[in-house]
Order: sequence, then C-alpha cells, then structure tokens
Amino acid sequence: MSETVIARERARAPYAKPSPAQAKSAVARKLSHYVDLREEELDALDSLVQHPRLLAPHTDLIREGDRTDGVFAILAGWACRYKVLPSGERQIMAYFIAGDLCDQRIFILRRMDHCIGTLTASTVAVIPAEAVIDLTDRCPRIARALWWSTLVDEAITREWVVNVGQRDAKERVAHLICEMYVRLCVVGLTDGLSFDLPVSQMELADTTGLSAVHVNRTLQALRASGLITLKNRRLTILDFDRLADKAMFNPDYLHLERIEGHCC
Amino acid sequence: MSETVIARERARAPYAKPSPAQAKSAVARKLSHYVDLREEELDALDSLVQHPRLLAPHTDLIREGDRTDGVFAILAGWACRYKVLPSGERQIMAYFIAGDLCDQRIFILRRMDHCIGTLTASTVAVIPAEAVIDLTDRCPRIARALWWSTLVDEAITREWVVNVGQRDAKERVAHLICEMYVRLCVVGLTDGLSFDLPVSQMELADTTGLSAVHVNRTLQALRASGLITLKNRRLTILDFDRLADKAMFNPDYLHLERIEGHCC
DNA sequence: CGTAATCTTGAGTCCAATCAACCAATGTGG
DNA sequence: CCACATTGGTTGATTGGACTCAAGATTACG
Repeated sequence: MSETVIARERARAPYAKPSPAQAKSAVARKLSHYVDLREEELDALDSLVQHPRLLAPHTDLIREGDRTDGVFAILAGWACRYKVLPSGERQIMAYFIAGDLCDQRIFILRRMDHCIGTLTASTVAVIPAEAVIDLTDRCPRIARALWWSTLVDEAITREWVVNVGQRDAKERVAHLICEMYVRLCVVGLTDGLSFDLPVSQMELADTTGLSAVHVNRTLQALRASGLITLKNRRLTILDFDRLADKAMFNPDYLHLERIEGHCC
Repeated sequence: MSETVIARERARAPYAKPSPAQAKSAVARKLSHYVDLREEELDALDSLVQHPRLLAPHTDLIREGDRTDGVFAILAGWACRYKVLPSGERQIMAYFIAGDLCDQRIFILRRMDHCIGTLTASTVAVIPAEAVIDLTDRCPRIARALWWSTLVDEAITREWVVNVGQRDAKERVAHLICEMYVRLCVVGLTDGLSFDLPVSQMELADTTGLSAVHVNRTLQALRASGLITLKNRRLTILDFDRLADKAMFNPDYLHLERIEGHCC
C-alpha cells in the first residue's frame, strides 16, 4: 500500500478521525463502561495502544491460516471478522468499532481460524501479546474489565447466531441496526438517533446471511414502514421503540449495566 | 425434581454414565488435549469437580435473567445453550458434551443473557467462581488451558454463525454432524464412525435454524446420498470425506493441534 | 396397553435467491 | 476533458428452497 493511497484515504475518511476532545483512548473509554477504573488504570490501558496505523478500507489485518499475532485495537473506523467458504460465500461474524479489541487472547492459539479486515479506513494499533499478559497479571481490575469485554463479545456472537437462525430479513437488518446504534452510542459515535453506517449493502448481506438484492428491498421496506432513513451511508432511526420491537431487540446481552439507559 | 425421577433416569440414561476406566474427570481429559498438563495439574482440575448431580433430560441449569452462578461442568450427557425469542422461537447456540465447561467466566457478569439446559440425562457439577479464580491465579498453565478452551468455544460459536448464515439445509446438518463427531472423538465418545446423537429432530431444527419437517427431509436426503445412517438416535458416518466435503467442514477452528489426525 | 412424543409424508404457499437490466456516482486514462 | 470502466444501489421477472399445515405411522413411555 503506497503512502499516497494512505494520504488520499485520510482526506476522505471521516470514520478514521479520532475525536480530539478525548483525552483517553477509545479502548480505555469503552472498558470504563464495564468496570469503574481509576485514572492510573486508564493510563495503563492507554499505554498499551502505541503506534496507531491508518489503514485503507478493505485491508486485511490478518488472514485465516496466519500465525496469530498481537491484539488489534480499533481506534477509529469500522473493521470486521469474517470467513470465506470454499464456495466463495463470505460471512461476516462481527463488526469492530472504535474501542474494540479484536481477539484479545488469540495469541494463545497458533493459527487464525478467521480473517480480520477493515471495512472503512481505520486507525488500528497492534498490542503485543506480552503487553496484554503483563498488564492483566499486574492489574486484576483491568483483567476483569478485559474479561467483561470478552464476555460481551461472545454474547454478541451468540446473538448473531440467533439473528441469522431465527429472524426473517426485516428483523435481521433491524436487529443489526439496533445493536450498532447502542454500541456506537456507548463510544459516543451517535448524533441523536443518527449514525454513520459505512458498509455497503453487499457487506450487510454478508453480515445477515441474505443476498445483496434482498438487503436492498429489506432496507426499502424498513424505510417504507417509517422506521429508518438511510442515505449516503448515514442512518437515522425514526422510532427506536418500534424498530427494537420489530427486531425483538433486547439489549441485555450487551451487559451495559453501568449505563443509565440513555442509549435505549 | 424427586429422587425417584433421578433414580429412574439413571437406569435408562446411557449418556450419563461416566466410563469407569477413566481415572481423570472428563474436564481434565479434554483440557490435556490443548495443553500438556502435569499429573498434579490434572489432579487440581479434578478437585474442582465436586458433588456431581444427575439431572433429568430437558432440565434447565440456569435461565436467562438469573443471577450468574458458578461454572457448570458437564461430566456426562448432552446439554445446550439456548435463547427463546418473544415470538416463541428457540435457537440453540451451543451443544455441551462431557468435559465441557459452560460459560467459564460468566460470573463476571451480573445476569445470564441465555439459558443452559440439559438435552439428555446428564451428570453436572457446579464449580464455585472462587475455585476457578483461585486455580487460575495459582496455575498459569491451567489458566492457559482454560483460555484455550474458551477460545475454541468462541470459534465454535462463530462457525455456527457461518453455518446458519451461509450453508443450505444439507450442508448445515452435515456440518453439525462433522463437528460433533470430532468433538465426541476427542473425549472418547465415538465408536469408529458411529456415535450417539441423542437429540430430537425438533432440537436439530432449533440448532440449525430450520423447521423440524425440513430437518427430517434433510436427514433423509443425507441418508439417500449414502453419507450417513441414523436410527434410534445412533448416527454412523458412512463416508467422512464426502460428508465433510458436502458440509465444507474444515476442522481448523477446533484447534486440536495436539491430536495427530486420528479424528478426521 | 393406551397416550404422547417423535418421525414421516404430501400438498400448497411464501420468502428470499437468482438472473438480468439499468441508473447514478465516482474514478481512470487517453 | 470526455469516453469508459467500476462500484453501489435499484427494479422486475422468475425460480426454488424451506415453511406451514395437516394427517398418518412409529416409537417411547407411564
């Protein structure tokens, strides 16, 4: 990837801009939603995140079969975990947004069983395995916060099994929208009921197990029902309660006990 | 549940019988597939598993919304993790067999976001949260083995997202069969290419996101293709390679590096 | 031995996939 | 600067895989 490409990406990549107002890294901010962390603990977390790199959209961070590496921390932008079947179909199994750690302990295994790649231009830092081990050995409270975030990641994956297994097209897409709204809200990336949904309909299809054509029709149906607007990858929820109801969305699996319901 | 029920279950519950030949608990045996554990470490693991209880089929161990408890260890029988939607549909998100720990660190969260229940009569032990914390603090190698098993559980859940998201009915059922075959093989519960699949077609439907009727037809198609036989809940794989091929089954996600390919 | 699950089969329907254009926006190279 | 390729979104027509409903056969169980 040439420097020019990176520079050009920077110019038109609103998702990759870390807000200047935030003293702490997105990771520290996210984890303090789970466990009440002290100033020095937040600083210790921040010290993990060194040398962030700006990556172009649709760049793989690591691929299935690769030797495991450190932990990727997403500081800005959207990334995803995915797998490609021999038949060529792709399934996206997770979205990662600012503050998310991808596969916190993956280095315990030898090889990756899935790929991680950016969806948009993204700012990503690689945390060395030893740094994670060292920090969790030294700070039980941070270890606890990291466990919490692992457990929530697992709960999200489980909910995605439910989503593709039991919900129909409208419900699936609506559920994904509800989930991403709440997660983005937690890290301060929503504006009222609006947020950037910087993924193509093809990518939504690979996420929900639908065809791109049907995602298109489904989005139109959701628009026609007065539940959302979506234009130029900017999504606005028009009626959160009705949307959540249609999606059978119950935010309990996100385990945001410390947030007093200003998200949903 | 009355003592009589338990006693009666014991009499006709082949799945709940721990093999007498095994000195170590199923948990210790399973984890030593991941990490080469010393005798005293295996004993330490065994000491976790106290006071096993025999539970009837279709008994919930814990329900969504309940306060989290210790860790459930399945010593014999089959259990599952599931969720029921407001519309009444059920999605099974994981199968647990002998040696599996259900939600190793769930006690870090306050409330369960899913249910865990038996499928067959099962022998289950509850490991107190403190015992897990204490043991992992004292034995880094056991902590590592437990992390490994957590990572594999996560990988399995991810593969289930792929399964319901991208594979058609035959592929889904075939994949589930391949996975359970390998997992049962690891804990010594297969007999050649045969094993007990003690779940109803309704439960297979809730697992694969299909209707029970369609699971029935799908099983018949697999039988007609000469891939399996299934009678009285006893499954035999007639041609593992063809079945795995049809299912696009790649066992890498099970991370059984220490097993030299005598499973598949 | 009777009742209840579970499994099986058939018929009809529907949701979502596929195939095939077409449009709009964007970017590229001559 | 414009022809042209590419990508993403949209629409229509058709097909097909899986669902639903309903009833009968089998098995398990009290």
